[in-house]
Amino acid sequence: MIKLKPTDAELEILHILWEIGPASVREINDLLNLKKDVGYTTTLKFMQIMNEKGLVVRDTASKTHIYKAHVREYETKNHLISDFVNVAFQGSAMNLVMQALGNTKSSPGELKELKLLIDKLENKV
Amino acid sequence: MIKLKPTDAELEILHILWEIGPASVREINDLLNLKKDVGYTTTLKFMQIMNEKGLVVRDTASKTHIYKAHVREYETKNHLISDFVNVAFQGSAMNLVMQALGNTKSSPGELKELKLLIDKLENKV
DNA sequence: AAAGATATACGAAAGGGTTCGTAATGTCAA
DNA sequence: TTGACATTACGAACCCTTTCGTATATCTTT
Repeated sequence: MIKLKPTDAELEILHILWEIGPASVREINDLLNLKKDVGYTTTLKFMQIMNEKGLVVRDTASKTHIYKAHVREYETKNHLISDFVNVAFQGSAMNLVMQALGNTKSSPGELKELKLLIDKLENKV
Repeated sequence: MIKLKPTDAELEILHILWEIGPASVREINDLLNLKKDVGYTTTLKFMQIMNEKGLVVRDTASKTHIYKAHVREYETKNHLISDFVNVAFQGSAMNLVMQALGNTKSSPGELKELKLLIDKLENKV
C-alpha cells in the first residue's frame, strides 16, 4: 500500500477521477481528449501504471475495468505543496504564499476569505 | 535566449548561485556535497547542460570556468508557481494559497506581514 | 622539462516517463 | 458459431535526466 508521488500526467487523471468519480478508461480518455490528443492505449497504460503505484484501484468484475482514485485530493495536494515548497522555496511555505498572492489577481471576496483564515490561524497560536 | 524550466536538481544549483553569486564548479560541488554525495563530473555536467539551456552563463577566460545564474530568482519562481498552480490546482492560485497557509505553522509576525500584503492588494483593486 | 594535480570535454549507461503498435482476450449480435 | 468490435495486456521505442568513467588539456611545482 505504498503511495507514490503522481507525475503531472497522472495528476491530470486523478483530477478527473476526483471530479467525476469512478470511471472507465474510455470515459477518462474522452475527457482527456477535450484538451489534448491522447491515444486510447496511452491512457490505458497510465491507468495500469497508476494501479501498480496504488494511486487508483480498479474493479475488474466486468470486461470494462472501472477505476477510482485511491488517494485523497486534499492529502495529495498537501504532499505536492510540501515537495514544491522544499524544492522551490527551500522549505518556506510563507515565502510561497506571499509570492503566489502577490502575483495573482484576487477578487475582493477571495481576499476576505483569506483574511478570515488568517484570523482563525491567529487565534490558534 | 530561450529560457527552459529548470529541473529540481538544476534548481538546487540555481539556489546556490543566487545566494553566493558567480562560482566555479568546484565551489558549487562542495556546497552540494554538504547535503548529499555528488561526483565532481556530475556537477560539471549539470553546469554544461544548464549553460546550453541558458539557465547560467560562464566566463571561460581562465582554466577554471566561472558560472553565474542567467535567470532571476523572482521570475524563475514565478514561472514555477504558475506551472504548479496549473498542474496541481487547475489554475487557481488562491486555492494553493489557502491550502498552503492552512497547513503551515506561521509566526504572528509572518501573519501580520501577510495581512499587510492583503491590505495593499485590496487598495489596488 | 617532467610529474602531478586540477579542470574540461565527451560519451555511455541506467532509470523513468510517455507514447503507441500489436497481440490476446472478451462480448455481442446476426 | 462466426465475425465485428471493444477492451486489456505486453512490450518496444523514444526522449530526457542523472550519474560517472575516461580522455584530453592546462596549470603548478620541483
